Parts: sequence; structure tokens; C-alpha cells
Amino acid sequence: MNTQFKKGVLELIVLLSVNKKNMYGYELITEVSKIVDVNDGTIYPLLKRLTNEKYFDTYLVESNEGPPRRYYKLTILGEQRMKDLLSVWLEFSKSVNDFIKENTNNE
Amino acid sequence: MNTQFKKGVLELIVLLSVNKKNMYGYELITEVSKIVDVNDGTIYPLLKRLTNEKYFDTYLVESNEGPPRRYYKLTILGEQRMKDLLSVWLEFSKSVNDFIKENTNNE
DNA sequence: TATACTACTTGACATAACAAGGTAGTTGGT
DNA sequence: ACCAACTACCTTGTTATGTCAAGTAGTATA
Repeated sequence: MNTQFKKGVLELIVLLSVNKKNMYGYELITEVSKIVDVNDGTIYPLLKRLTNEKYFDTYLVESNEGPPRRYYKLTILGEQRMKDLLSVWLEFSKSVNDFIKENTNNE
Repeated sequence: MNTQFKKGVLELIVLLSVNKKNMYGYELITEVSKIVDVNDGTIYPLLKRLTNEKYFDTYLVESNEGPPRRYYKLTILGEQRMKDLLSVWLEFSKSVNDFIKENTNNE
């Protein structure tokens, strides 16, 4: 796994996950880990940043398995951010993959 | 264009380009710019790093349109690096794009 | 008591891209 | 002769994001 490739993409994955369903941090970490390796020390600061940037609202829910869970919910702004990031990613990865196709003689 | 998405990918694009054909810096910049926006202040340090890491050999060629051009040529090590990075990228972008498909109701 | 689940913070670190600046050779216009 | 534009190369400081390791703390269950 290449750390550099994740730059920016983790934000997109987190936004998409929370868009599908409100989630709490720990849940998100297991979710994101299915796609790419991540450290919890990466996700929590990211959630904080995204909340500061008004992409998330948060609320607490009591848990009977530990301390209360902080759920994240997309704001309108967050939805917009998600859509923007998504289209930029789609275009970017397509250009790169098209370039790869043109520049490799599939061996 | 999102700067973060480029992290690590520029290296792959540069390796693939030079693999196809030996190139000099300025040429590479126009080549890479066709796919993604780049700054020349990004490419030159990248070429230097890749040369230090033994992925490139270099040689100078006189030009009648300006100062001598420094050409870059892939080493065996560089070819290996290219293949490795390529397969990591392909796998990475596929996981992300699969995840996107599963998490968006194509609107 | 110990373990697992859950939530979060801090600080030192690595990496790569960007912006802005500099140097220098060649060509063509005035 | 001079200057602009284009070619070509390169460096420096700044910024963004992710990593790693360590620590705090609460609840439930075996």
C-alpha cells in the first residue's frame, strides 16, 4: 500500500460512507479499512477537520457497549463537498487510467 | 484539480513516460501536463529524486533551441519500480472505484 | 480482574506538490 | 545593440495530509 495514493482519497471515502449512513468513528474505521489500510490516528483528526469545515454535524448516542458514540452526519455543505470531490476523483482516475492504457503494451 | 490526488501518481506517470521514450525535463513537463496540471517546480525535484534513487540514468544532449537538454532513461531498477507502482495504483484505484459504485445511487 | 469495545488527543515525523524566484542559451524584432 | 519570448534547468520555503506511537478514559462481560 502506498501512503501517497491515499492523500485526499480518504476524505472522499469517509464522506461517501457517512452519506450512505450516519456513522460513529470506530465504525467508520472498520468500514474504511475494508477498502484501504488506515490508522485510527488518521481518521479521528480527519473527522475533526471535516467537522470544523462544516461538512459534518455530530451528535452523541448512548451505548451499552462502551462510552457514548459520536455520530457524524453530512451537512448540505458536506454533500456538496462530496459531490465535488467525487467528480474530481472520477475525472482524475479516468485520465490516469486512460494514460496507462495508452502507455503500456499489456505484457 | 485536487493537489492531494496527485500524490504519488505523478511519479508513476513520469516513469511510464520515460519508459516509452527517453525524455528531457522540459519535454516531460509538457507531456505530463496533457494528463494533469503540473508545475515545473514539481517535476524537476521529482526527476532528481528518482535519479538519486537509481531509477534513472541521465545524459546531456546539445540543443540548437536553447541550453543542453538533460535526458532521463529508465534503469532496470526503475523498470521494476514502474511495474510495482503500476500494480499498486491499479489495485488501489479499482478498490476505490468499486467502493464508489457500491455507495452511490447514480443520480 | 482482565479483556474487548469505544472515543479521542498529542507530538514528532515523512512525503510530495506548489509558488515564486533565479540562471542561462537562442531567436527574432526594432 | 537591445530586449522580449521561448527554451531549458534548478532551488528554496511553505503547506497539506497521512503515519506512528503513546496515552487517557469509560462501559460491559467473562
